Amino acid sequence: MKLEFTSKIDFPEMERKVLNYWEEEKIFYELREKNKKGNKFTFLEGPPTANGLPHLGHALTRAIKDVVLRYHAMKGENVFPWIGGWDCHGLPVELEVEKTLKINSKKEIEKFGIKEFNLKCKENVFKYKKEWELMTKRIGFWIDLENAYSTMENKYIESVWWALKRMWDLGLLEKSYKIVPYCPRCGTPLSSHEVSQGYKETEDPSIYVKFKVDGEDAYFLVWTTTPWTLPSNMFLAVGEDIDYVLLDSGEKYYIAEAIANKLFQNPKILKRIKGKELIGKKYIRPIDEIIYEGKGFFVVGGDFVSTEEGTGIVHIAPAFGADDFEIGKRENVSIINPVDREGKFIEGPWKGKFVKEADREIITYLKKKGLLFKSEKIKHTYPFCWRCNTPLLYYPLDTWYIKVSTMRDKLIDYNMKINWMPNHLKEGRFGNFLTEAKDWALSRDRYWGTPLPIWKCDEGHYFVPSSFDDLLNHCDSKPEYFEPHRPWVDDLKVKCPVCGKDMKREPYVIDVWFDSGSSTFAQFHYPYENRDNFDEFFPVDFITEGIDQTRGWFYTLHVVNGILFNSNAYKNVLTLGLVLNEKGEKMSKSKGDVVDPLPWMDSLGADAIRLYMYSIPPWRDRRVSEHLIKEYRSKTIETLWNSYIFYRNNSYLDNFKFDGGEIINTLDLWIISRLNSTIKCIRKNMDSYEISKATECIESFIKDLSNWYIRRSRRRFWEEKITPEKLSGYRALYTVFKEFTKAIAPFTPFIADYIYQDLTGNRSVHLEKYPEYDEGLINPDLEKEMELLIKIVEMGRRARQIANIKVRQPLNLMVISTEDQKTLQILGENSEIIKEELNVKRLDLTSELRYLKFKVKLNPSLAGPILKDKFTEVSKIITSMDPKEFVNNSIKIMNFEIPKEAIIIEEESDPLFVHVSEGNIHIFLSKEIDKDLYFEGLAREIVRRIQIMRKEMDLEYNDRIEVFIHGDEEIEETIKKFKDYIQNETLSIIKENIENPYLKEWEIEDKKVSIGIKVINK
RNA sequence: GGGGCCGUAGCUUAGCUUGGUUGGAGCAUCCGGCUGAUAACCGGAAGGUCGUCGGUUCAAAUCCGAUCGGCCCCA
Repeated sequence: MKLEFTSKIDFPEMERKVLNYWEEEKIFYELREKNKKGNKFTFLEGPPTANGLPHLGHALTRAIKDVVLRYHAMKGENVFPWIGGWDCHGLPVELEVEKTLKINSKKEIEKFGIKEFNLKCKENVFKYKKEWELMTKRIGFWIDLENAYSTMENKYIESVWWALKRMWDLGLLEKSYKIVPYCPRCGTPLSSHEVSQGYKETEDPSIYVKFKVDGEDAYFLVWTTTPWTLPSNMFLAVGEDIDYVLLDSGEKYYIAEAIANKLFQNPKILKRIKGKELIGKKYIRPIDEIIYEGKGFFVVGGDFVSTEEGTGIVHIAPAFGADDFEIGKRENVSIINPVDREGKFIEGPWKGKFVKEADREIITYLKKKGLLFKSEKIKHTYPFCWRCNTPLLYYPLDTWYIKVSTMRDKLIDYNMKINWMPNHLKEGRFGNFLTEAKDWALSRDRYWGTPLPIWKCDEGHYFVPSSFDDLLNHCDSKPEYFEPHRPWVDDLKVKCPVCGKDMKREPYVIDVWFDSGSSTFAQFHYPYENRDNFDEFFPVDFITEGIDQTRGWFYTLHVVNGILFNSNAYKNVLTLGLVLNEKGEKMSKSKGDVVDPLPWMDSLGADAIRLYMYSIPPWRDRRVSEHLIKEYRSKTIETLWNSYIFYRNNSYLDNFKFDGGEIINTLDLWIISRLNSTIKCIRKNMDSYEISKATECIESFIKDLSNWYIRRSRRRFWEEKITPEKLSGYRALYTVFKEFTKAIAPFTPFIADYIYQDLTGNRSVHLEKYPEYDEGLINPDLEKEMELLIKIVEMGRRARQIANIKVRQPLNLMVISTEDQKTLQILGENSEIIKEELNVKRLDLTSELRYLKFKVKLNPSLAGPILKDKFTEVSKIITSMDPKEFVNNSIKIMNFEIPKEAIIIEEESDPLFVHVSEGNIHIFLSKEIDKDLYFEGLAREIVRRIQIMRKEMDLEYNDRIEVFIHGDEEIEETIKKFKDYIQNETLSIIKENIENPYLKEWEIEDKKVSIGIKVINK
């Protein structure tokens, strides 16, 4: 890799170079090889679907995965298996294909041909694979994509089938007729975790319908938000212990008492009655368009009835609700279902209409019949299909289930072993979901998915194969081509192992979430291959995905593996927050603000985006914008870069080679201490997956390095000769950059490698061991001392600012007073630094507040009433007393107890000094500028002007010059007095005149000064 | 209707577990400084009802309760 170093750096360009280098040199594979014998750190990639484009949220996920994996790899652990994965099956893919084929129903798919359709799906799965791979590579995520698992491979499917066979053997797979959430467009039921992806706020009708009581001049008042279910009404349900009333409001209505006052003003109550007394009452169907001859149309009891909403009398249509269905079963009736599987009426006046569209007509129908009491709109959340956005129906269907509810206790148990980040998910969202774990509706009436491996013969025998071989061995003849997808599996001629008759496969595919939940073992083709690998792999050390996966992948992994292996599937799970736009809103396709990460990486650099992402606790939603990232980059990566350039320029000039020699300087020892404590801090936090806290350690070290260490060290690096102090500094800086680049390599892998290779000439920082910290080099006292020193310097600068005297103007004296002896001692040891930083000649350290004067007086309004006529006398005494005696004390004088509130102590600093205090530390800076100081100040002004001119002339640091300085008498005198100083600082020889100089006129303190410069030819 | 998270300066946020000096940073703003890291750097100022109300306590950003707002999840 050709390395280039200028203070101006094009980060994306640098990163591209590094990427190419990694690729050409196969660094990633070298690292994997190198760690093969290390302890395993197992990681499972949550498989993305590559039929959509990756966005910034995906980039975040990958950045987080990468920093953790790289960290463990650098610690020498064998990150395993370190392969990617692709989620290939499912409705999303089918939908895409339907779109491209411009078809929109199952009928059309079957007309097109299942085989052709599935071939199209297979093609479509990897539509954006290239984009995904590119993004993955560009963000610097090291993962083996060549050997990624994919859920549609034969081997993968065989493992999934194995899992289903296990569940079959355990008696956990069962088929039953149930009311299921159902998408009429996709023509398939959905599982609870799919349904939970699709709740949306929506507006629905909210109507109150009158049900005429049979043989009584009264109505039951009933509320519903699904008018289309009314033609299927069979019962009304009441709560047995709920109080109801019959009221008169022109017409007579039965209604729950609790509701009566809400719906009616001053209702005229005719009688009160318990729910159970209503049970059995018959009523007349409000809508009798659907022919039904059987039993029904009377009031039943239901414990689910509440008076929270509605009327306390619930409309029951057993075809379209889980509670309703149970009542139908209890009353042993056959169901009225006039709706087909596309969600359309097949009989009655609304024949051919989609149910939701029939709502309005049904309301009109009721109105005409005089049965509509009230019609409103209501805003509430309702489930929609998570992929095609069609409102779901609750629909009676035969479906295959996994009896998860029977495993609940075990699953809750295994959850206790998982380290959730953030922790509240464990008992909170995830834990709650487990305690009410529903049976898993597994079967889908679709095409592109893992086929359900259950065959059935006419005798009612079932066959679930234990492997592909097992299946093929039960076939009449072996097919020429075998693939475990539809339609190939359906074409097999399977014979019943019990009776020998022809078998037919149950015509379903399974929920895709079962695929991804199986990835722990299916990625290895377990148990057919790699049994050892799996045993070592499981349970997974670490997984991380978006928080939306709590009920998705995290859940299905937990359930599938919990059932199969009686264990938690993962030990540590890190959930990630959403990526929000600059306004703090969720980015969305509809808003059109979904960010393609590639252009950002090409303008800001991947390192910057990564580190920014790491700086916020992973599970928090994060606002992201180019502006925010740029801002963050300048404080971190750019500062680090500038620091390195500084070291590099200077050490090259001096031809410094690291020799491992001694580090002597306090400042150097300090930065080495900070280096070690920073490494300690990063390690500690990374070991507990506290990425943002580790990032904070990095930030603060960069700040210390640049803003204190390098600034403080500049002067000694400019010494012309190689002094021991300078050498010590180079050694320190070399060590810092060498170790720190290693420490940040998992975070910002590009710049870390770039600097590291330049510094050491080694192959790659990523092949190095993660730095250890040396407790012996960490000096907490020293770090505290330096903090104090920085504080003092800042106070000094504040004092100068107040006095309006620039730092370039030397001053004679600064006094620091504090009662803390330790502080004084530390400051004494570092007085040179303080003096230099603040440009003062002398530093006085004292425990006396010598330069602070106090004025003590009485507060007349408080002291007056106590002292009365003795006021003047006492006042005189007080003023002459030592102010120290008043601090926080009341005082007794002449038998008067004077409360401290009545004493005013005013600070009055010496007019010759500026006083600044913080806590118990006071500093006093002398404002006096005598002639000598004044001339010295002028000298420094002159030096600065010459330096600027050198810079303008583009001189090398060590070029020597001749210079003349012309000005008034004071300038002449300054030059006389400070000739050596000026000459040394600017590498010049002062002359009276020079021919053809680079000339400039300056104004210094209202004086005109002309300066001319010429390089001395070498 | 239920559960969870979040609310600290214009913005990004630390502190909350375990109550205790004057609630820390960074960016932006204004002012100043520095000038051999220079399209860089340093300092200062201003900016906070710690969402609101109540409680516990000598003491609350921190603990408790309620409430408002935002987000997520469930029904």
